[in-house]
Amino acid sequence: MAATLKDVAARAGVSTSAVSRTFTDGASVSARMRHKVETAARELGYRPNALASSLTTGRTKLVGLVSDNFRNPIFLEVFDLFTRALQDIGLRPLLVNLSQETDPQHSVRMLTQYSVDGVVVASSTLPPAFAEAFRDTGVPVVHAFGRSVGAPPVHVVGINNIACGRMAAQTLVARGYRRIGFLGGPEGATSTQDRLAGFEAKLTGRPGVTFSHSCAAAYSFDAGRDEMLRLLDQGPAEAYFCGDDVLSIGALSAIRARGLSVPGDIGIIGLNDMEMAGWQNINLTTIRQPIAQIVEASVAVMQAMLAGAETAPEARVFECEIIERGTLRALT
Amino acid sequence: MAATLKDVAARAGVSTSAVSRTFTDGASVSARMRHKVETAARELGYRPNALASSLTTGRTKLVGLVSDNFRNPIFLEVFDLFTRALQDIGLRPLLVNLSQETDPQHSVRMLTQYSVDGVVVASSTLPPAFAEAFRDTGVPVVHAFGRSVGAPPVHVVGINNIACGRMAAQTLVARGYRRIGFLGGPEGATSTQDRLAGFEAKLTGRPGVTFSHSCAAAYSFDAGRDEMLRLLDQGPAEAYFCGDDVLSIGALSAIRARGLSVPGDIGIIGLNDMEMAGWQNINLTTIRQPIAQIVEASVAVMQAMLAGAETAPEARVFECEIIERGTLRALT
DNA sequence: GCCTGCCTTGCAACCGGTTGCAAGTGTGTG
DNA sequence: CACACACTTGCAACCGGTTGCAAGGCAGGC
Repeated sequence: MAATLKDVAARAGVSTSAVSRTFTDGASVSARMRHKVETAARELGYRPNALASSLTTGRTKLVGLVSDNFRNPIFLEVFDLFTRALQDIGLRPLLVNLSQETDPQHSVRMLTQYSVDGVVVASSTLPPAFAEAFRDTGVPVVHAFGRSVGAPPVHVVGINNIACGRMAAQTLVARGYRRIGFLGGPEGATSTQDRLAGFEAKLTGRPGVTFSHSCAAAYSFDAGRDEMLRLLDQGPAEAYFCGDDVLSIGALSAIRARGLSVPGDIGIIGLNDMEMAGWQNINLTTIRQPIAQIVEASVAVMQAMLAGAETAPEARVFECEIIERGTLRALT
Repeated sequence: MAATLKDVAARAGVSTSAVSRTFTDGASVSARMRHKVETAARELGYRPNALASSLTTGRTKLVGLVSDNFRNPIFLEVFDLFTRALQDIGLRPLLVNLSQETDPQHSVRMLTQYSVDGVVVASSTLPPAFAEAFRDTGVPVVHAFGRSVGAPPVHVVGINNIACGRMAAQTLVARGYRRIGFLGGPEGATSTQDRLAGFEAKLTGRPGVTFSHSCAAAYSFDAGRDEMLRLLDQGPAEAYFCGDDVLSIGALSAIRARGLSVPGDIGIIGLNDMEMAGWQNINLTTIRQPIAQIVEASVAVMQAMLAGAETAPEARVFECEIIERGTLRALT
């Protein structure tokens, strides 16, 4: 069907090597030869077969884009940014949906069969074992939105969730809230664990402050709503730090469904600053996670690794900031 | 690095063909041979290289998943469903982000270089020229959420947007609305054009009913909000059919920002029934588009084409239904 | 005019598999 | 026991490229 290297070589009256060379930059080709080949190629509409060349070069320019967050709207933006950033540097994202996958081996196999050049894990909920399993195949791995610890198993780009927890605690205490709760995402998510840890650490020992916490089943509207309904029934706290904006919005919905008001009766602070948080009918006070920067940095790290950089896995941490809107009472 | 066919053959003491055959089903291999090969393969952790085999078989099991809708939260669900459905039948989605891409040729080239087995276009806004450009490369194409006309250029799976427009018109008229507007998505989107056409056709000629329309810049919250603010300034209609839920939610926000109420002052009906439409603090009356069915059917069509079915391009149309919530006044 | 050395080009092997063909093996039949 | 036949297996060519190596071409220096 499509023209091959041979076809072009035949039409230009040259060897296949010559054709191959004009299409790989850095190779030695005379101007005359290049011209002959290029016209022949143009006439035949020739495009080199990326898969065939990958056999010898060992590079496919395919990158696994792995995630299990397909319910949280913020990840649409994440995918948008990742696909564009990868495309911009000539990489093709092979999208892998790991929702409700517990064994990394299956996807590891798939990705090695397609000899991806690297793997980007974009998830705040996937256990570290996944990123490590990918790394063990010898391929560059960067985990975006992963846990940023001192010496991570793979390159990690994200935020300091512990610090975010502290920041949320600080904010709630400053507003004069005393009975304070944490409504987290899924218990297994490192992001939830760390946000809780920071939040709790900052609150415990504070005189007059009581702390409680519970976890929603997922980072989703319904899970947040369900969990908040449960909390309301058993006597809620004065304010909650929700593990995520979409959870917060679910919680807001639950609170209002019970006839209570925000921030009048209960205060809510989220995390992410997803687009919706700023919608005037939601108007959520939240901690902004710099998604675009995280994606950009993740892709830069991947590019460096593909270029041969052999640095030890490292955590790149971006700062978050409070976005004041209307779901916490004013500073006392 | 990874074990190859040769390694396995050597270890098992057999020819490479034998190894290849045990890994391609339908090939003739004795039980004894299969056993020998399989143990050797297991010991070496061998996985056939999908790209290398594609060279001879001509199939990569790679499918281009092409879209330009990375702002509309409903598409996160679409991607979720597509990636899972494709994975389930052994296909790998190569995600292509066509946001602000005007020339199909660029992505066509990329997809042919990676010799994808097929292309799924998932977009209600991409001009038909894109799907046609992919088809022209000779690869199976299915356009999900595309325009369903009598004899489409490629297989199309979606809804009858004209009928949806009529349905919306019918609904608004039945509620006693007389000054009625259409707030569409981007003018170039076939979905908007068709919804408008059906809507307008049903309304024109109706005694006492006046009709107006305008278009938002995109299927996005901000675009909907901006356009509604403009409409409010120049004297709004009594009710609007918005081209999409996210647009509707933007419009709702604008209306409330002006101190008006819904449905008290203005009625709104959307389209899609995205998850958020059902959130209690939004509670949008809308027309439900059966996303899951559309994705499922699209993948089925792709699978049939990959299996060799050579049917003429056809439009598969799914029914929509009104979801009554709280943004239209009651039936008169 | 000859030699040196660099640039260009083609040959052929190779990347990791697949597959048509023919040879080899074993079984059942007459 | 010879023979036909079906089933297995290996050989070797091929898929579409890349690349080390050596040969050829050319310019510059002596």
